[in-house]
Amino acid sequence: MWLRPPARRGRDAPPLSRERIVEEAVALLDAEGADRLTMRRLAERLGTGSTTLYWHVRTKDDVLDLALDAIFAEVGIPSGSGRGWRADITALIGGWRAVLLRHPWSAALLSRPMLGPNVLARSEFLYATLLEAGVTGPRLTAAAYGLSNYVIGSGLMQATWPADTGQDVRGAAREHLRDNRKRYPALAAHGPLVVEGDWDTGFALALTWLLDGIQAGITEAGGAGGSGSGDGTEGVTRA
Amino acid sequence: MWLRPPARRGRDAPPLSRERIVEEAVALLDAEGADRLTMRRLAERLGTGSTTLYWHVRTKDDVLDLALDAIFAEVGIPSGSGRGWRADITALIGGWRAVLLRHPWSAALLSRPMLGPNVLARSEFLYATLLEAGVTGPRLTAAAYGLSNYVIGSGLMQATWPADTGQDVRGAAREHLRDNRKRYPALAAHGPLVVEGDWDTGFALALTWLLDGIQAGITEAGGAGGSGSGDGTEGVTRA
DNA sequence: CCAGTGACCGGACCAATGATCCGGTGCTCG
DNA sequence: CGAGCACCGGATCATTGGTCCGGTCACTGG
Repeated sequence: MWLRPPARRGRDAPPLSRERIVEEAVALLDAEGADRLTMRRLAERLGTGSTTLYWHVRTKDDVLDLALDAIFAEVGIPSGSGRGWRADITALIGGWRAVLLRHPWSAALLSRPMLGPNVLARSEFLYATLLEAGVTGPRLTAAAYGLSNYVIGSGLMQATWPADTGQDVRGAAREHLRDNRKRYPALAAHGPLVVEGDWDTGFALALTWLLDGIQAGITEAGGAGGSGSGDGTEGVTRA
Repeated sequence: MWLRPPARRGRDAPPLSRERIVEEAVALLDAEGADRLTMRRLAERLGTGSTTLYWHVRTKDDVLDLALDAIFAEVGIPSGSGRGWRADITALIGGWRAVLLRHPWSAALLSRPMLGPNVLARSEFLYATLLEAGVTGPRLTAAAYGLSNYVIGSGLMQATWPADTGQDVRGAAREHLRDNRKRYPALAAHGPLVVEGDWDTGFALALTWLLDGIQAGITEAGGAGGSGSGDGTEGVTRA
């Protein structure tokens, strides 16, 4: 998708339609979930024929790629906040996660290459911030790798077990666990589905571990060190 | 899937068929990927009619759930290795990741509830090991949460960018990044697709950060502390 | 030995879906 | 004013997940 030329437009008249399609696709996905997204349904919502969509978009996968990238525009880039790299990264990762949770259907799409401009811009910020903080070499790769994989995994898992709507599947799973508590004692007693502790705290905690590891690598290597005002936890989504 | 009774069998004669279906499904998925898995194709490979499958399995999703859980049987559980909790967890997580990479199609299925016995057994081991190491309360949740989310994210991302087969998409992405290096300078210079550094090192490094954070929480709370013989890096998959 | 019972199989079929063909329609530029 | 082009959409196709319903076949009780 992102590797093809942008579907050259005749001469002027801004696309508009393509954007409307994506916008409506996101709305539809938000409202009904990933499996209910049909080209026909989408076209119907747009008040047009289904085949018309194919003039603006090559395949359905394109719509999905576009929709997936579109939601990441919501992630704020804390550019030059002056609050230190830890705070900046925490805010970015927190916003990233918030978007994933706000659009649970995105979890199912995370396995496709994310090369949209919005995703790329945020990755760029992540790399630039780490670079500026003095993270280099294999630790840079590890930091970016660890951070992004962690958010993605978090979003994926949490979207899989929605706290609000999915009371049925969640409750059933909990019961299933209780029924087999002989086989899974630790899980039944302290498992994530059972204790119901808010995942935001867990998310923030493990994130600080990651950041601590990154920071230790910096100071150890003789960099300017931990200029992080506070531990940067203030950017994490609390909802 | 996992919440329903196990499709009561008439009297005896072990299922066998259901297992053969799953086995063949995994083989098909390994060979051709997730989108090529069709009930008809699967039936054909099994030398049977497609409708016959529905006697053993309720829906296609069941096949996917079953297949997804089946591959996790490959993850070794380092039960009672005597090498300390860090080594055990590192081995478990490393094996988990290896399976994800060995079956790249699994990435696309990670968004569905994983309640199969194999997955549950390994989660149980993770929780039990952490518990035994003295991790409790919110740090337990955070540790298990962070660890599993991290592996899942890693597997997801790496399966998305296969190093071996996907030279086309990977190369194209790299080129695309180079073309826009003005917009994404840090990414183009140090991005994961560009530097080509082995991801295993990055994976292991960020994992030790996580483990360090967990361990610090233990000693800090007055537990028996770091009994980890070595840092446990020896269990990570190198391939 | 035999009828019957129930596990198991599969051809025909259905609805939904992604995608294409090809004939319109209306706006704009010369 | 007419030609060209961006844009639209009904009809249509192939494929897919899933069901109906009639078979087959081993085994069991008499």
